[in-house]
Parts: sequence; structure tokens; C-alpha cells
Amino acid sequence: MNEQKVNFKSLKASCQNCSLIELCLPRGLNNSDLSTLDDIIQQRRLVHKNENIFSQGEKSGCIYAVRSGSVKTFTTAKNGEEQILGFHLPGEILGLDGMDNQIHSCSGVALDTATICELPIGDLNVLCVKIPGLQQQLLSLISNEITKDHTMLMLLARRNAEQKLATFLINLSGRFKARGYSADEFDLTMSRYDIGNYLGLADETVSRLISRFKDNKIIDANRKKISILDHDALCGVAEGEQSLN
Amino acid sequence: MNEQKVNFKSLKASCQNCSLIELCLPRGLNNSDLSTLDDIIQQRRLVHKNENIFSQGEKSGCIYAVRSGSVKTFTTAKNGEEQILGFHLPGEILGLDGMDNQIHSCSGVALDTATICELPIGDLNVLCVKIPGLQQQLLSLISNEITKDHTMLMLLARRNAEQKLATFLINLSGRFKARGYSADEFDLTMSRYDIGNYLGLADETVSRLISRFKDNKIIDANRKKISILDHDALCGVAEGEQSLN
DNA sequence: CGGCTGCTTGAAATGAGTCAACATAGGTGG
DNA sequence: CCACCTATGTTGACTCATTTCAAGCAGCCG
Repeated sequence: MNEQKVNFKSLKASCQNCSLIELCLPRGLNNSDLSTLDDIIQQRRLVHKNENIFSQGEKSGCIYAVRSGSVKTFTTAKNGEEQILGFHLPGEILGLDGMDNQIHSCSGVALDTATICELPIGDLNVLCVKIPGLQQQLLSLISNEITKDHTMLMLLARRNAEQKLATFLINLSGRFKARGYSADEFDLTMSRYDIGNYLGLADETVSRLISRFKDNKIIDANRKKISILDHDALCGVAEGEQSLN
Repeated sequence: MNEQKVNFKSLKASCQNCSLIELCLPRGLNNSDLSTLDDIIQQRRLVHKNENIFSQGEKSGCIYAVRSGSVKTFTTAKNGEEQILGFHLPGEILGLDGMDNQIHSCSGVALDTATICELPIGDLNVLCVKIPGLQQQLLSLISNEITKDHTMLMLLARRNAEQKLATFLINLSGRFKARGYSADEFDLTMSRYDIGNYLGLADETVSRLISRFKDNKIIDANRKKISILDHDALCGVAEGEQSLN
């Protein structure tokens, strides 16, 4: 075993910002565990725009962590219609629907050039027995995923178009900030069509709303480029406290 | 330890139809494990209509299995608005959002008189180490939960009112059937308002749709009592293959 | 440079929501 | 046991947010 290669620092560097791995690092692994973890994390994959990471109906036995770039997940209905389930930024996890080592019920596709960590469930389960904290960490991840989905159900069922888009932008902004990027200026990697699909809106509606937000000086937007000019106002719109003209 | 009390048969009887427990039973437990499992399952609770099982913001450290009766889960937004996340029938699990032993992000309330199994996460985790199959079973449960939420996202985002209600009825029907009840005749335990809230519709719309389904001889309905007269037609409506007048 | 894809904007159509009145069931108390 | 009261459900008329259809525009890639 190469002691140089297998150490906290290199591990941390190799999967920086990955919530799962980062948090299990300080929990007292021996060299053998570290080596296993290292093996897991090293399994990276470069994917190009529109390339599949995993596919609905396929049994991958992995969950995935985004290291760079961005990813969307979506289900395809019998009639071929697609529903986007989420957008995933660096450090975020996807593919938890295949946690039981059975087939995935959704697909993951790169929105731009991206690097992906593949985390085989089997290996993680073995490590979970050795590292008490990891099990807990995994459960946290899952709970958060479920809670996120529930928030999304509320958004889709009870909010109007304005609130949906404002909430979406605030959410993105917060996630960029958490990852060390600017909270106020960022590039969307997804199309208007994707945003609309995700939020249950027509893409024309998304376009119109962006224009309306611009007219009200709440954001500035030029194609993919978004600047949040008035964060508080945007929150107000998201909460439905103010409606725009 | 009471050998009489702790055996497969009594355990199975005591938590019949509970997907989690039922499936972990045949997996080779020793008497001590059995005793632990028995202790877990024995912790039952009788709740009356509108009584809370667990509450949003509370840290219960449990997941819950419905033994009899029915339950709804819902989140409450900052502004007090509620969004129903699911209805839970006997044998089904709820409260997975609190799996990480942290606070629940939703509340569970009985829709009628119900019996609930409380399953402490901590105990389950201990058992998971002893019983390899249980861990897998738990992960399956979680994956299914996530997949169910994703199906719901698709329903809310992309389907019209007719499709939503038809899908809801077919889903209920299938779950009743799976539990040994009639697939074609059942009583709703939730109000029109609850159904509407769950599906992102006004309760008047739910009422109107039920009438429309009745007019088209697809179902018969009288208040809470529902009979599915033409299952295929109902599926057709759910899939959007036919629209009703 | 040309064609393609994604975005924007307008005008018209519509599905579902809102408001309102009424009906019915079930529960409560006299 | 009946009468009333309140919850819940039904139905109608009208409104309006969002979709749909359609046309034009702007970046971008080969």
C-alpha cells in the first residue's frame, strides 16, 4: 500500500466539496479503510454535454457525486414524456433511487462537461460497518433528499409561476454560494425549456417571467447569464408577499 | 427470554403486512435478535382521528409503520399553508425524512382510528449490522420512497386535473388490492379537500371530476364510498389517452 | 455565411380557480 | 327521537393565470 498516496489530505483534495466523503474523512479510518475509500473516490469519469451518466431501467449499483460541471436527472414516462427531477452542482449527490442495488428509476445526463465520482453502494455498505459515522452520514443524505423532494412537491402543487421561478433562482443562488461561487452572478447550464419542465411551466412562461423580473430590476439576465440585483425582493416574490406587474 | 413469545409466527402476526418487518423475518435471526425485533415491533400506539403521530420540527428518532387505519403526512410552510405529501395505508411506512435521527420535516396525522408501530432508527441500525438482509431491505424501502416522490413530481408538473385524479384512484385501488382489500370498492378516509391539496387542485375541482367520472360511468361514488366500474377506462384517462366530456 | 437551436414576445384560447349558493350527512343537545 | 348545526360535498357562473400557437430574433457552430 502506498502510504504517500493514501492520506487524508490527498483524499480530501481528490473529492473536495463532496458532502458524503468529506464528512466521513475525520472519523478515524485505518490505512486499509482509507485505501478502500481512496479506491472508491478515484473512480472518476469525465462526461460530455448530453452524455448519460446512468440510465433509467439500468442497474448500476452506484450513487454519484458531481465533482465539476452540472447534471440533470429525469424520469421518462411510458409515453416518452420527460420530467426533470433535479439539477446537480459540484459536491452534490445523485442516483439515490438506485440505492437498493436495483434498477434506477431515473436517468442522469451531463448539462455541460462534467466530472463524476462513482460510488458503488456495495463498497459503501462495507465501509459503513467499519466507520460508524459514515452510516449516519448516508442516512442524513437520504433524509435530506426526501425532504428536498417534499419541498418540491409543495412548490409544484401550491405555488404560482412567479413563485416557482423566484424560488428556483434563490435555491440555485444558495447552492452556488455554499460551494464557494458567487451567489449573485452565475451562469445557468440548463435551457429555459429544462427550467420549465422542472417547474411544471411552459418554456415561454419561464422566458416571460425572466423578462418580468428584469423589468422590475430584481434580476438582470442575458441568455444563460443571471445577476441577482435585489435578493430581498426575489425572496418576497418567492414567498408570494409581492406580485409583479 | 420467553421462547413462546419470541418466535417467527407471533412476530409475523404482530406486524402482519408490514413490509419492512415481514421481509426481514426469514433471514436467520437468533433468539436475541428476535427478542430485540420483537421489542421494536411491540411498541404500538393507538391514535384517533386527527391525532398527531409525529410533528414537523420534532425529533422522534423513529420511522412508523401503519398497522391499521390510515394516515396522512404533510409539511407546513412558513405562511402556515399545508401540503399533503402522502396517504399511508396499513403495511406502509412513513417518517423516512427523519431517518437521520434529526428533526422531521413533515407531520403525520391519523385520518381515522389507527394503530401505529414505532420503529426506533437506532435499534434498526443495530439490527442491520446483525442481519445482512435487513440493511438491504431498508435501502429498498428508501429507494422506493424516493421513486414514489419522483412519480409524484411528474404527476404534479405534467398532468392535468383529470389525469391526476384518475392516477390517484388507480394508485389507491392497487394499494388496497395489494393489502388484500377490494380493488374496486373502497372507502376514502380523506376529504375532497385533502385529495385536492395532495394533487395540487381546488377541492371543487376534485368534486367536479368525481361527478364527471360518474357521468361517464367510469366510477360510482357517494361521498367517501368509491366503486371503480371501468378500470381500463380509468387507466385510459390517467394516461391521457381519452378525455371526458 | 447560412442554418439551426434556443430565446423572446404577442395574441388568442382554455383549464382550473374563485366566489357563491345550496345540499346532505353526521353529530349534538334538547 | 327529533331538530338543529356544522362539516363536507356539489354545482353554477365568472375570472384569470398559464398555455398554446405563431412569428420573429439572436447567438453559435459547422
